[in-house]
Amino acid sequence: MSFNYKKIEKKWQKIWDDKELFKAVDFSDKPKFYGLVEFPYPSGVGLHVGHVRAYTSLEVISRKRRLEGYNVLFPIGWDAFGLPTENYAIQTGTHPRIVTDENIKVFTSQLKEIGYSFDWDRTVDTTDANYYKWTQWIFLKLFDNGLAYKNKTYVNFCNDCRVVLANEESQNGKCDRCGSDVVQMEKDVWFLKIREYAEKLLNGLDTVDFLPRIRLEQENWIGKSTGAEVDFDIQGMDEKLTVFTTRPDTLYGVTFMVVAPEHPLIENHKDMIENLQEVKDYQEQAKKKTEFERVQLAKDKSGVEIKGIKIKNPVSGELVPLWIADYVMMGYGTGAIMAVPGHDTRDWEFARKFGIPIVEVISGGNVQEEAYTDIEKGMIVNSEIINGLNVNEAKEKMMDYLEEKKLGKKTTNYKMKDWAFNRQRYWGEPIPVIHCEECGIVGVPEKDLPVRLPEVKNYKPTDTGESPLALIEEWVKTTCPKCGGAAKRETDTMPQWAGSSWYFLRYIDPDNNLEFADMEKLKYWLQVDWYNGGMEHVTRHLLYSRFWHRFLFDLGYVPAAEPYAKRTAQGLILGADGEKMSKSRGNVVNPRDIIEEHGADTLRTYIMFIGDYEKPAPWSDNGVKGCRRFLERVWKLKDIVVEGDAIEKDNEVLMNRTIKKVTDDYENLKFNTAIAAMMTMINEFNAKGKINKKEFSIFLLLLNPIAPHITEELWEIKDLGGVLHEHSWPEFDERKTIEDIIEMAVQVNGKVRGKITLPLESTKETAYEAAMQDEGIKAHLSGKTIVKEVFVPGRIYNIVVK
RNA sequence: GCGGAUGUGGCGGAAUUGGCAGACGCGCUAGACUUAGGAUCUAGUGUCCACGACGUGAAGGUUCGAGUCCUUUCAUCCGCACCA
Repeated sequence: MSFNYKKIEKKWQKIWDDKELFKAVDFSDKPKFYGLVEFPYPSGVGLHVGHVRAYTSLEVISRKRRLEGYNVLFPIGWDAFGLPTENYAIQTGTHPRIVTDENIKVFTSQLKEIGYSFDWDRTVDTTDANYYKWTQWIFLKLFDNGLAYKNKTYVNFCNDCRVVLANEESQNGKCDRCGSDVVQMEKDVWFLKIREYAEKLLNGLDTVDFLPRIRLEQENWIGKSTGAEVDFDIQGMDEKLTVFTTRPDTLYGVTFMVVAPEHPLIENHKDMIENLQEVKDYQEQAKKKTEFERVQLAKDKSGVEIKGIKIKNPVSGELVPLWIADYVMMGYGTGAIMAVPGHDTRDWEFARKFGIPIVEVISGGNVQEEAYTDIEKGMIVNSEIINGLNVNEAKEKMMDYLEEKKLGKKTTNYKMKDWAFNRQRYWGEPIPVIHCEECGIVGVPEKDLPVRLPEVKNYKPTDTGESPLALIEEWVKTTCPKCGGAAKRETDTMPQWAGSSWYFLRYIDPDNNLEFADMEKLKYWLQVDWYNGGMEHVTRHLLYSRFWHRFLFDLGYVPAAEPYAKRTAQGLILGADGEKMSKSRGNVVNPRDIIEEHGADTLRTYIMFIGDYEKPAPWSDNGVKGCRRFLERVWKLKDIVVEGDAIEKDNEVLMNRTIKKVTDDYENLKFNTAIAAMMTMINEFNAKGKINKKEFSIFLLLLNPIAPHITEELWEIKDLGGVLHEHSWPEFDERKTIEDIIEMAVQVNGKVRGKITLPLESTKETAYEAAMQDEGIKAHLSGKTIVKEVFVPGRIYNIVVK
């Protein structure tokens, strides 16, 4: 009775493969569609159901597009550099290359057995030298254009993983990967100047169609704020102390100044500082704190007054003390602030703790009780030149005044930090530069790319935080491309974000050995029409790849400023217990098991039916069975198929509505309701006991993107003409989606008291006549007076009585 | 702390955007078929003092009419986190 999914799925996968059905054709005359899903990291544990949810959405869209006559590029590849593989190599001594190749093999077969319509000829692998050659090439372009630089900083070092972590990877002082404590280590590392692209990355958001929450997270990450840099005189010196403020309107409320512990002013003027030892102790103490401690102990403000230095308020001329405190960060703004305790909570806490005066410059609150931070209602007071203005007016006026008097200037700041572009590990792209004693840092010439990873015996990073590459002398030792003298290779490698920052470009021309991709092909395929991936990648990966793309655009290497026209994100699939799937909880579902027991079509259908695509949804084995039953019912429909090459009259509305609903719902990622509509449709046909060939073929086409194997098979069995995939997506007639005889609810005082049947285009009078035939409605009207009637044609008839 | 989102049956979730709340699926109940049922089919399934009333986290409000709009409030989740 049950359909033989194993046989059917294998059969059609082979047919598609043999016919090269999913090959994207460069320069085809058809309209193009480029659908992109985040390529997986081929880990040893294999594909999980989250991948299936992430990929099936655009799989459905891609299959639909092909039926709609598009030339579709739907590629897949491997983001294969990364720590788990390397850690495995360290443990077992197996070369990461071997591990990676094996994992890729597993992933490939798993993706293939789901029946995805990827163009397998365009697969890219970030760890392939033919690929990372171009990752290195892009890096060199960045380097040549002054966007890559090396800088000494304190970096987060994980003693366990023995790696330097990007700020983003050390959450709350714990290593993102292993959870152990992060310590601070001074290192000279590579950065990319993504900050220089902050404005472009922000503005670019206006030109693309990203989900609002994705756009918002990008904006928050960039963290633009506008304000002014104000120069404060340091008493008895020519030098000025420049601060950044978003609230120049509160300038008269400044009662002290604060510099970050790392601020150069201290070193530069230590001879003036009366309590130098105390200040130095504080600096030491601040340095020792990890970022975690600095943030965690935020509530408890600390600081030391720098005695001997007074700062002069540029507008009031008042002298105020200078403090050093670690609630001010060297990495943001100028590393120094003007403190306005009356109207800034942090400054207020600090002033309260150290007994610094609090002055009110905006009326409306009680600044002795708490900082008054409202910017809507307050009025400026005690501020000579701006008294009586509201906050916004005062800001403008003050900034104009500062600029006019050359005391400061309007400035924009960004929270986003430069991209820490380094890893002290083996399994990553070598950063293609050479250190020469004579010439400094020199880029590897293009002709010498790729800089290949050498064979090593030991993948363990060194205790000094250097990568294992540093231990391979014959690799490190090289000659300077400029002067020919002895030189050393850079031993840092790139972070995993590197390869994924441009992979969508390589799909367009994966085998090109002369360029990363041919310009004509790029012009044909770009932009990516639709990019779907996880919410967890919508800040970093999305920004980094947009940054690289925008940079390449500025250099004329790609034809579009923004890489992705549209970006969506799927929700997480949780375990049956509603918790995040994890090995330790034992709630992990392996897609392979579902395919084995129910087939790929059931897996795909269930994962699309599981719930709102964008929200998290718990796994349900019974839900899987429900979808299996649905497909079984679909299979059995073939027994009630009758002849007929047009939709039966009494099925017209049902059919047209379903076509419309499914068509729209797929486009809006509402797969769950699309499937529900198809379920409703076959329930109707089952109730009627027959479905004609035309109706059946339409149904199969609608379901095909979700369940491609069973629909192709049924098409063939019922001999519906050629093969399904050569047909076109069904069209609907808007006029036929509406019944001309409708059932309308009749309300009395807003409560439904009965239903009437009447032609769609009826008047209130007709409705009244019909309603009077209904005993139930009449009963509710008897003895009352009608005071009002609301009649909305086609919708509702409400009679208000007294 | 700031920003965002979400709260609807026993469960996952629908609701043409102000017009019959609970589509569709799961689960459950009863029946049919069967040697058997964790298969299949049929019917039912929001709650309750059931010809009625009450029901979309809670409390108010606007409206002929509110899950949908407004105000207040509670809870959960996510992002950022001393960003000046």
